Amino acid sequence: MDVSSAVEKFLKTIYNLELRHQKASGSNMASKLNISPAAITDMAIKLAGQGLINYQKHKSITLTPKGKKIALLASRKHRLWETFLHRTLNLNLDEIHVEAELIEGYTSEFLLGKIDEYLGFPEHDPHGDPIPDKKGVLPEEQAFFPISESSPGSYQIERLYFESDELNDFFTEYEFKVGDILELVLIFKMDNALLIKRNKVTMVISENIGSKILVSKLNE
Amino acid sequence: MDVSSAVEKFLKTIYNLELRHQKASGSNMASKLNISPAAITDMAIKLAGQGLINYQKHKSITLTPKGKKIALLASRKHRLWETFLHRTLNLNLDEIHVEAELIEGYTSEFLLGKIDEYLGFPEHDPHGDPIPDKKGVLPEEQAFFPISESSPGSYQIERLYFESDELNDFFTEYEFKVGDILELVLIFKMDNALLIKRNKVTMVISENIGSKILVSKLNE
DNA sequence: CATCCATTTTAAGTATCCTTAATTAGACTA
DNA sequence: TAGTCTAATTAAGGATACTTAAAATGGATG
Repeated sequence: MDVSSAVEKFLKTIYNLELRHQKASGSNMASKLNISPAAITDMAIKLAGQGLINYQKHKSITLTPKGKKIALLASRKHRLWETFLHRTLNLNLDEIHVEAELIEGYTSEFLLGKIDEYLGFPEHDPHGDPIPDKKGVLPEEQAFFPISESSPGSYQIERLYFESDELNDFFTEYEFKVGDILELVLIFKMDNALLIKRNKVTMVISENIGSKILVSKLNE
Repeated sequence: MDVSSAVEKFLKTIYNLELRHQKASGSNMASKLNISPAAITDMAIKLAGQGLINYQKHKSITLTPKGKKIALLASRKHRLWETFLHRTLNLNLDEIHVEAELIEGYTSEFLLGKIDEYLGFPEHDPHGDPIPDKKGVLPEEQAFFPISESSPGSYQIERLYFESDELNDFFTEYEFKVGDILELVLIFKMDNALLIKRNKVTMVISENIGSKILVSKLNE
């Protein structure tokens, strides 16, 4: 199945929303893709006709297995490009996203394979997101959880969700990276804000930001 | 001036034809770009209206200064991508061309700058073609000449024109590279074929192939 | 349960870049 | 110089991916 870069982007967006347990509604899609809601309806009708999505009027969109495979392969492109740009050009985590988004739709299978090989067939990109293999299969995953749902103790950052410009700025400015060690000192009952220690620096982050930082428990 | 990737490709094609002293006629353009002659006429009228090319019915196209600048910046993208893919992924000279062609139109100025910096601001790509700077200015060039127009003696390869699949295959198969030392032993009067020695291997190449190998004279 | 409002859809239309088929222009030849 | 042939142009149209504006829907609320 060979699809345009617009279709790849559309399916990838549904997939990413599903992953975060958000509905792929028209307005959601429109704002993520930065196009009008009417364009979403158009595309939805077209892709439903091709068996790539399940779509009923006024309902949110879900992927069919066929559509999901394309979405996974599009994610693969995206994440391999991100990893490649990070390793070679040393771009930071929000820069790699923007640039990968521009190029990924025009990448040949051949080039992608070379990039994969160069990188040593990585299983995760620099955000910690898993990279599907060339058949669209995701690597085995441990269960990670948001630091905002944890109790005091030591954790390692496993994934960072760069979901908005504000989060980009925050994670970039304070240099949050996958692999960093966090100590959750306490949770404020008032607003569920988190007092954390990282590199000997103590800071308070909101519950909302905490929900975008997935961690694993460190044995002590 | 911000133009689409199709327009960049169009202008770059005219530029490349001009460089090789070939006319940018409709049929020439159509075969280089692999689109119909009617599409060439369409695009020509449009771009003439934007002051990017000089165009009169039934005459061949030339670039205006404005169009030439865009063509040079498009060449810059192409050649920086080629150089980057060659250095990082070790793709060979015909592979880098194909892949760069696909991606180049979707590259941001930011990313291009990072690639340029990573490569150390190179002045030539792996084919030996000059890379314009970010203002579209070409580096100072020595005068190179085709080996087919030289007399017996020692030369260094300065540029290789990968102009057709056959030439791709030839240069790739026999591993011709910019920087190689060639000794031109003799020229057959019969058909102007060239007897050359390279890495202690002697071979005969046609005048046509010789015209695609630019060299500089080595002092002995 | 009727009303309201946000969301979604429909309808119509635009831009870009391409196609095929038919026509015309210009260059070359006899 | 008329005729011929090739290259280029015109005309019509199609695919894709969007837009705006108006209409419809359906879920939430009083």
